[in-house]
Amino acid sequence: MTNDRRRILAVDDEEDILEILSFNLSGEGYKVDTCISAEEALRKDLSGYDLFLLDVMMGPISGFRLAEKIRKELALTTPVIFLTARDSENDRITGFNLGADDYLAKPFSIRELSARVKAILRRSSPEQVTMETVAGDFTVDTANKLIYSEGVPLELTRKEYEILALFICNAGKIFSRNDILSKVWGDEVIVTDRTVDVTIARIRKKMGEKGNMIKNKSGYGYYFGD
Amino acid sequence: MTNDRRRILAVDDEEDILEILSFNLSGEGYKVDTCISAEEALRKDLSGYDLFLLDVMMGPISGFRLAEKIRKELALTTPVIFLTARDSENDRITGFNLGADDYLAKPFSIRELSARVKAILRRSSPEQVTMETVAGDFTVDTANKLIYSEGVPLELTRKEYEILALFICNAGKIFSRNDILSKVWGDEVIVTDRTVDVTIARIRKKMGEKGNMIKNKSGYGYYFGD
DNA sequence: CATATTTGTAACAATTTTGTAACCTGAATG
DNA sequence: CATTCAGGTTACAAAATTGTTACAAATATG
Repeated sequence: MTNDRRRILAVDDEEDILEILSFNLSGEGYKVDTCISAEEALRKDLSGYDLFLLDVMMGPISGFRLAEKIRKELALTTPVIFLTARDSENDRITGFNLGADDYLAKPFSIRELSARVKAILRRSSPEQVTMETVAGDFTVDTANKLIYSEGVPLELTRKEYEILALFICNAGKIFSRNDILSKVWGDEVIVTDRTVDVTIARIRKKMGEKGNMIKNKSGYGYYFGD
Repeated sequence: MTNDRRRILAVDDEEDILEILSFNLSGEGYKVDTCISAEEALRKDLSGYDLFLLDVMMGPISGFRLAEKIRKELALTTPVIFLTARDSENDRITGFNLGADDYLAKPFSIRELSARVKAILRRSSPEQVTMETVAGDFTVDTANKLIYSEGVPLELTRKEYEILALFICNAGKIFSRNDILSKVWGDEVIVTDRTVDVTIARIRKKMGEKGNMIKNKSGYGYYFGD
């Protein structure tokens, strides 16, 4: 997957929270660094992170102010999720002006946390300008979200593109319906697994005669191959 | 369905709640067991479940304490969803440390329930592992559910694959029909033991000349070897 | 806000897999 | 020998899985 070990920086003045964040997100495969204060965070090189988790209420420099510095002084567009106990309109407004990508009100559940993190990171995928070419004259252009079949671009919708890209980039590997749902739809969204079948039918149709390159292994799932 | 019949254990001291949970989740295709107390739950073999739904407020042993035992004493990483009427900071914190995967505040809607259950089970499923190579030019690829004979993949169905994988990974070991039924079909499914013979005949045929590598020791069972 | 696209679901059809019964073989039993 | 028993095979039916279509719901677009 696109997951090249995404890096997350969590800043909170409560040791407990930092540990919870670190433990759980590490378990999900992220590389997590923590800071006990905004000051400590500002002494680090913040350019290498893919996401910031900032507590709003912290010592002398609040999460809002820290985000402001990150955005304006450091000119980073890295996504930010604020952790906050408060839930007032004002907080929200301030947060949005600083470009908050999401809020997580404490207390939050682990599931809630990782779902949002995953969603945000997926949305803001780094999009390397890579071009991966694979079996059977299929080319995936991840930068432009295009898949070429023998040089001709397929007219795929978003979900269709993501599934086919997943398949082509992992040719031969079997994906169960759940794998696909989790990677393409994400864990927050709840849809029937038959949705996968229908979407794949649509992709196959758009692929024309090449459609049979998406194989199904009964009882296990789908995969791409000759 | 791809659902390998996920098993859920619901523990709550209210009979009504248990019935609601059981009825609705069964209807969604899950196998649901229920316990009216933590003590009762602890008397069961808890290792076979895919998810625990635990009421927080119960008799002498609370849901939190039960989860703690499950995690620490039984060393299970099975996901847990707490059912709770309370929603205070303390509850949440306690839950975190025990690795709660989610909370569901009573009263909850059926839709909410099944959405969360589904999401949790989906995310906790992936277990793509290794490649095991074994005797007589046979290779088992457990990730893609493929078995290669001299480098050429066999076209096996689910049951066929599981039986042959079992044999190859335990070459030389004799499996009675009951062993095979238990491991491949599971203990709840009831099928004739002649079904095993038929399935093995099918595997042998697909293996071609190598088919005779599945041996039978009359009166005892089948095994794999030269 | 009206219109076009995309996405999700349900229903039904087609296909594949699985289970059973019946029949066949050969060795062991008596 | 005839008989029994275990296992091999085959053909067919039942069940499960997948493919497809049509339509409703949700989103995006102008």
